[in-house]
Amino acid sequence: MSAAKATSGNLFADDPAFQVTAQTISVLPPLPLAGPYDYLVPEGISVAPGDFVEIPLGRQTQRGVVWGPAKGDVESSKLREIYGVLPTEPMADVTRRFVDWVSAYTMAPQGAVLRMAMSVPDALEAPKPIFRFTANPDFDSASLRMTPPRKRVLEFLGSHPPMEQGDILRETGAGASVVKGLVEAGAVQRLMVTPPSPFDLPDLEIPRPDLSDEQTEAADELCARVESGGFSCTLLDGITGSGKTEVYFEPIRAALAQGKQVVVLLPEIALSAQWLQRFRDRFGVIPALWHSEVGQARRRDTWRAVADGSARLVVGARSALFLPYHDLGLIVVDEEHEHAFKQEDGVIYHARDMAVTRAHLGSIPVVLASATPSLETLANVEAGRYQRVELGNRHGAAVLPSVEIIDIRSDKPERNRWITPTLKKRLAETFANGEQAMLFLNRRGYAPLTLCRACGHRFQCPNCTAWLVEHRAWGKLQCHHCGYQAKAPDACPECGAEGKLAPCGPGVERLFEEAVETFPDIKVEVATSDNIMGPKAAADLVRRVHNHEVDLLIGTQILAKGYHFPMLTLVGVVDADLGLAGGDLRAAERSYQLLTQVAGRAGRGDRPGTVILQTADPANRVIKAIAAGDRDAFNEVELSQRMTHGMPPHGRLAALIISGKKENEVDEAAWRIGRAAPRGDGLMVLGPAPAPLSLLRGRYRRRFLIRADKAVKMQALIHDWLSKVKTPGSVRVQVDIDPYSFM
DNA sequence: GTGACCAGCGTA
DNA sequence: ACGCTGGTCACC
Repeated sequence: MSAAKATSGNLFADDPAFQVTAQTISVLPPLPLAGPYDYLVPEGISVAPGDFVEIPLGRQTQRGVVWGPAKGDVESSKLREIYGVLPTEPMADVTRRFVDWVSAYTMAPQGAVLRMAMSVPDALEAPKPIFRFTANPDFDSASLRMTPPRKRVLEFLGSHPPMEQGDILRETGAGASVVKGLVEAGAVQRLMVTPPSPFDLPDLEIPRPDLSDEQTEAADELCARVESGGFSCTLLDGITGSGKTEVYFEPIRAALAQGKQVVVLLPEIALSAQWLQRFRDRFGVIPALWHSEVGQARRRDTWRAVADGSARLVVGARSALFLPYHDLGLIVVDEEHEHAFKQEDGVIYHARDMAVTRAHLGSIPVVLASATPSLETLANVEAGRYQRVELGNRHGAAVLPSVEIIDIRSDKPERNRWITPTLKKRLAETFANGEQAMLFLNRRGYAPLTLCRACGHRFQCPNCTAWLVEHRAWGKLQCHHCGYQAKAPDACPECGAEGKLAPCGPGVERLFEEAVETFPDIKVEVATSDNIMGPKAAADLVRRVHNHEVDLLIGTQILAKGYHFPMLTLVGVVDADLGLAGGDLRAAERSYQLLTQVAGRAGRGDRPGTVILQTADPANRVIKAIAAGDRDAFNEVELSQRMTHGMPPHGRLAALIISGKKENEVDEAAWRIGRAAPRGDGLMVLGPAPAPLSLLRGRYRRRFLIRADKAVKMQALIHDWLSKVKTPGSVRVQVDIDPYSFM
């Protein structure tokens, strides 16, 4: 129906008396509009909240969700009619309330949040039907000209349930025209069936594996939460290697046994091949996967299967939280402390926190699992809002690794070398014992900075305030913030001097070079996000390490993820101070978590492990806490420091990021926003300040940081504030509630 | 998100 | 003068 027809079709369009009778509704399209738009419902169509509908919007046709009754904020003469209702399972009430809640919390438009919940436009089409064929029992075969292939097909169909054409052809060797001819003659009936779900039901009969007493107790407690129903949030707090996964498998099984769906959120889904295998061992099926690498067709099928409830088990990245679950019964957030759960662009949200809300709205339990829980979660446990289940022992014979500190100021590596003599010796011993080692350095590429020794020129990204990182393997300089790439030059672009360009500092590639020179006879491999892309590459790496095709593994933080290598007994942290600089709020916490997780890779089998931290600051409390294995002491100090500064989890933080392509416009807008900044008790506004990456992806950026007491209604405050200032469309103002990144 | 509209300017 | 590109805005 055209736009003109929709409005002028009503002869009484000008008469208000005739307009109140038409049904009006509000529809939310998955677009960053201010809110839902009002529409008319044509006679003969009935809609309910949650229905997916097709609507005219401007010159185009859009899809949206019926959000409720009309708001009435737009003249009724401007309203247009919806085109119709889509043949899809309506969006559950709890999903819509979740979208509203996330929108209100993050201050992102409702439509922007809805877009995450309807990220697969194809899924709204009616599924393509499939056809099966069966013999017609009432058919009088005397009237059919019989041929040998026809006979084979009829006999086959007579003794089998309805089949798809492909199967019939394969079984009987007949051609497609034979089946077609039989259908036309009436001897065979064609049945239209809705396609079966591509996801098998989990096998709940597989017996529980042997769990330790401690694991059993924890699993039973979590199962009890599932069985009693209702909202609960439990921290599954278990040291690395304590078998948390096996424990939370049990409440998952309990929720599945109730006929409910379960979602497990993982920070790096693409790299969890090992985890999936454990899942398959326990439940007999591979769960429905949801992450950025899942292809178009699979996405569509998964979205539908989640909506109709046939996908019972979903494992995914943070976006899996926004799938349209039919009947969700449990959420598990694994590695809950991971910062990868914080989405930093578009709608800015923390998937762990949103998971807790989603569970609350759905009155279901949520389990947060970690060996190094975030301070926020620990504070919630402390306050009694979350419950805690602890695992204090490593599974089986494994014990926690011992930690040694090397002061690189006294135990110096050679010039342009990064492995200290002590670490070198320990590596040699490890290889001599036939064991494996890992060197951890959280820096991709060859060197983080390249400079000209003749003129001092440093290679900088044209779009960002950042150095270009040399990737010698590709002969390129790369920006790690925007992806800008340039060919690595031979001469300095500034002074023209040749052969004077010097790499400064180590990256994993350079460390690899050093390792190969130092230990020519061992097999060294590098693992970073540059070469381990996707689940297949990760599974491959895991296999090679298991088969001992690798003696020394060098890598970045992707190695901190829950890998289990029994023969890995030595972990060397090349620069333990790396994450401690920068001085942002969570630098110490993040560093503690990362180093603890890395350390946790050592000694997971029956041979004890050793972790060596190379540092220039052995007195640092993060380093000391890891060496002492004293998590509680570290957290206590960290929490008390946050308390004195009113920082999370004791106070609340939000950030405003003002960005645009023209620096003067951004400055002007930031200045005006700053002039309207709110003041008050328990409130502090810092800024405008150039963001640490003041130029990012070609946009200039300024930041405000708002710190407030817990009682302050942060969103309302920011809303009032921004409504007082008008900014040009060319300048973007983003709100980041509970910021993690200070870049 | 997409299409419409307008400004700016490079080319005819 | 024309037309292309890029930025800005409305869409119920």
